[in-house]
Amino acid sequence: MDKSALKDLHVLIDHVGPLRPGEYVFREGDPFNVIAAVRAGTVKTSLLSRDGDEQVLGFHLPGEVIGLNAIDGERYPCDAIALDTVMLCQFSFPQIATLATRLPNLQKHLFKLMSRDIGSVSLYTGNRSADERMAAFLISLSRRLAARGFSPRHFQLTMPRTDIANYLRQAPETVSRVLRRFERDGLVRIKLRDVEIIDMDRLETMALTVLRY
Amino acid sequence: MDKSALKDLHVLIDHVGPLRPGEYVFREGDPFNVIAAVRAGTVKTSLLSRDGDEQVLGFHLPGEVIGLNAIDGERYPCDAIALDTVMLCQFSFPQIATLATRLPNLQKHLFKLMSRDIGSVSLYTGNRSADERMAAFLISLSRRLAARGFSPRHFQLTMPRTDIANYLRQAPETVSRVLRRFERDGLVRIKLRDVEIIDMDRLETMALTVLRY
DNA sequence: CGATAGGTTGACGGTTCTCAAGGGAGGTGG
DNA sequence: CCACCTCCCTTGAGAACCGTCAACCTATCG
Repeated sequence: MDKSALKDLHVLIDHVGPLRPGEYVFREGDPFNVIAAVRAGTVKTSLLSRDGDEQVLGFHLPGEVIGLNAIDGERYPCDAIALDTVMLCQFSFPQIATLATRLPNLQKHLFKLMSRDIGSVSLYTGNRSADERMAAFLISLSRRLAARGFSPRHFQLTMPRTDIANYLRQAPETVSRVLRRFERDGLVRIKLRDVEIIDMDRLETMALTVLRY
Repeated sequence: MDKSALKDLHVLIDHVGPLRPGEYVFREGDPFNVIAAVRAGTVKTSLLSRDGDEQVLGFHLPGEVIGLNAIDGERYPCDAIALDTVMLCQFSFPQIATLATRLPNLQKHLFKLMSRDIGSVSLYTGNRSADERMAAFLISLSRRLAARGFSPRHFQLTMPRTDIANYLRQAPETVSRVLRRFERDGLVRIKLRDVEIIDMDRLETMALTVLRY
């Protein structure tokens, strides 16, 4: 990527935040303009049905991009909500797409980002047990945080149990019980939202059927 | 799109088929080269775990594109298998990506295709009942077939019950029972793989919690 | 210090899975 | 043309996992 190109990219970036817990990055139905990279904090994406019940689609950590599922319909198909204090970089998608025609590497990067999203969404679709899905959830968080330089063994859950439960297709009570059992079995230590992974190997083994590696 | 561009696109197309039931379009781990549009028949994408059990990711009907989830890893992350007699158009992805830098509309089209895939994968992730998921499955097939000019009320299931069950996170026995109950309730008429939708409205209402519209 | 949201725990019940057996449909070979 | 074989589908009985309901507990914060 040459210098003038990098400069072009720079002027497209819009730094946003800090957002407070509960603030919306975008709402379902909003006209699509920008994609956003999480710089700090956690963003939850979710759908709200007519009768008010929520479906959590994902949790997005620093380094991850949201909004790519809005390109097709030209409106955001879900809500994106800050779970804690969130910092973002926003990019005008029309502008970045135009720029991508001049920068094959940028185009390739965008294709890859979207391709990865297709795959990651299908991770939890399998018919696995509550234990396996929970193990996969914890291992996935651990790995993604590690990739950004955070500790893979000790981190905070930035979301309430109800959101975890919803994401994993479980009742909040089940989440609570599974976590407590993991603790009794010496896999983790958990105090409210503080997670410490004790036996990474065993947890990864449990997660394997969901994550595949 | 101008004429010379269309010509460029044309030379990239590789017509493949007919494939017989059970033949592979690609296998997990194969190096990624091409994306493929289904022209006729149904393609199943699925993952095979180490201990041999399958996870069905999707069924792909005429007009739908497969292989987009392979861009990121440069290998196909799943198997793609013909369920009946299948005809395909294959496109060299590197070539089409290069061409897309010259054709903004083509680039936009690719972005949209991938964006749509991200959304459609997350359709069945919700924690809905066996009945709702089955209704959504039938309505989804109906609509996608209608979009290609086939009858929305009368069509063939091209896959065995085990594949439907796997896709919907159910036991094959549950699929059978739910379909039989739908029939008793006057929603559909089903004889093995022949499906006739009797009460489209009621079926769509059931599917609404999954499909959202 | 009280209020509120979030988390835990127990008892119970239901949806769905598992196991087991039986019944076609379609293909192949005699 | 029929017999047999192999999938595939269906049906029933029982069990298990997990959801629901209810109550209680615990942080956190104004």
